[in-house]
Amino acid sequence: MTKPQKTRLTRGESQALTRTRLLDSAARAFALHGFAGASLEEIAESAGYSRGALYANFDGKDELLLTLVERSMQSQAAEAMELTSQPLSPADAFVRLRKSFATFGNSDREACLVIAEAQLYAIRNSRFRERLAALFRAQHQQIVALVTRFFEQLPQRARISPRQAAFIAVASLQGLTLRNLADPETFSDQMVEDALGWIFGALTRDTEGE
Amino acid sequence: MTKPQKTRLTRGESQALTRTRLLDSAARAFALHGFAGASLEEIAESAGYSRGALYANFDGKDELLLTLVERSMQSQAAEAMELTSQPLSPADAFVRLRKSFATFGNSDREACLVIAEAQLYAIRNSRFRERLAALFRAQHQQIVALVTRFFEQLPQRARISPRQAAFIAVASLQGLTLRNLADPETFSDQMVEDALGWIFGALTRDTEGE
DNA sequence: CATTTCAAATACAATTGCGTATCTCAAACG
DNA sequence: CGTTTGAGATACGCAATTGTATTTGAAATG
Repeated sequence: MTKPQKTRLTRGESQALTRTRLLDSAARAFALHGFAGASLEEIAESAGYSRGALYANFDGKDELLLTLVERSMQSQAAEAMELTSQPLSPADAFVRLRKSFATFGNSDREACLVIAEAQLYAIRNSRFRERLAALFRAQHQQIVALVTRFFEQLPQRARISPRQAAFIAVASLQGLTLRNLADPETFSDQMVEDALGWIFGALTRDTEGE
Repeated sequence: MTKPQKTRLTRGESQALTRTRLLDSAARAFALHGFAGASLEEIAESAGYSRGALYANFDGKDELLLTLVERSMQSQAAEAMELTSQPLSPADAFVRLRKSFATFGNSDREACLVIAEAQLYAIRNSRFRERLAALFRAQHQQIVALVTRFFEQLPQRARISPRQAAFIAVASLQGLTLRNLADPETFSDQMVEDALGWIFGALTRDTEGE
């Protein structure tokens, strides 16, 4: 064992810990009460701290939300990278890619809601919008790269650009997921999965092969 | 002239007027500050009334939002009905249908945002969710009917069910529009239009004709 | 024209959340 | 081991909303 028990925490470690705890708590609160509806008090207390800890670690609610979105995107990117890192067999890659996308929406309901909250907030706050847009662009680039690589595996050249394909896939997935969350009875998980499957199928089917 | 000038308003007329004024104001406020962020005070004052008028006409914020969504959907339905009422020539119908859908997202930015707010709120409030879901189901039925009629015009039978097609079209449109609003630089109006065009194309192209 | 009714205004009481300013105590440091 | 530092707690004042309770004035009514 290199580092068995850590009873004493260094300052940096301690602070990093409280940051993650606060972020986790914030994610839960934002998903539960919405961005505007969540109080800093509740976030801090639910994480086991006081509001002072929040102000010591983040400049305010906006900063908190933005950091949260960034963290989500990073973990999603890591997951995606894991897929593309392996030598992707043309047929298998498709299944994985689709599954990976499905994961985005379903697995992390919290992250999905947080991102939606951030989007709506960004629409009405130009300063926040700029900052969120930067994150979105980075994510978009990564997905475009992924799709590009995938398209190169196809027997015929795709008729749609990777940019458009990425846009359609990601945006549609979000729309489908939102409706599913808002009315699971009518828009069941199965319907979302089928819809996602159809979209991916249509995207890859749409080649120059006439 | 049957009714030239109405200086004196009957009670019912007057109340109906204030109701619509309050609803208009609420739509603006919700789009501008979000559902949670908008204050009843501002809504009422911006409409030229006091908070008392709000409480006299609606049971509360929830009621206000729900009524707003219902109104939006009704006007959208009316618009859609106008399309389908005319004897739709197979080719022309497609263009119109697509245009009608594009209108949903772009023309009424306010309505789009209000519905998104309602969805997010519904996700965290089970009582509200039930009520909103009822509205969504009604809307979905109408769109399914529209798509069904349209599919019957196609030369070959569509491989996808009208339900799925309607789900995909509406949900995707919402996702595309949200991203467009949140980052118009990266996801331009043109991209949304192209994406929507591609989706509609793929939906109608996906027939049993092999 | 007197009376009733009710939409809308006003007044009131209470809660909640935010940001800052100050304090505290343990970890870093010499 | 005494001193410094800064993460986090506590305290304070301020502002914004909400729901209700009460009042008012103009339509409706006879």
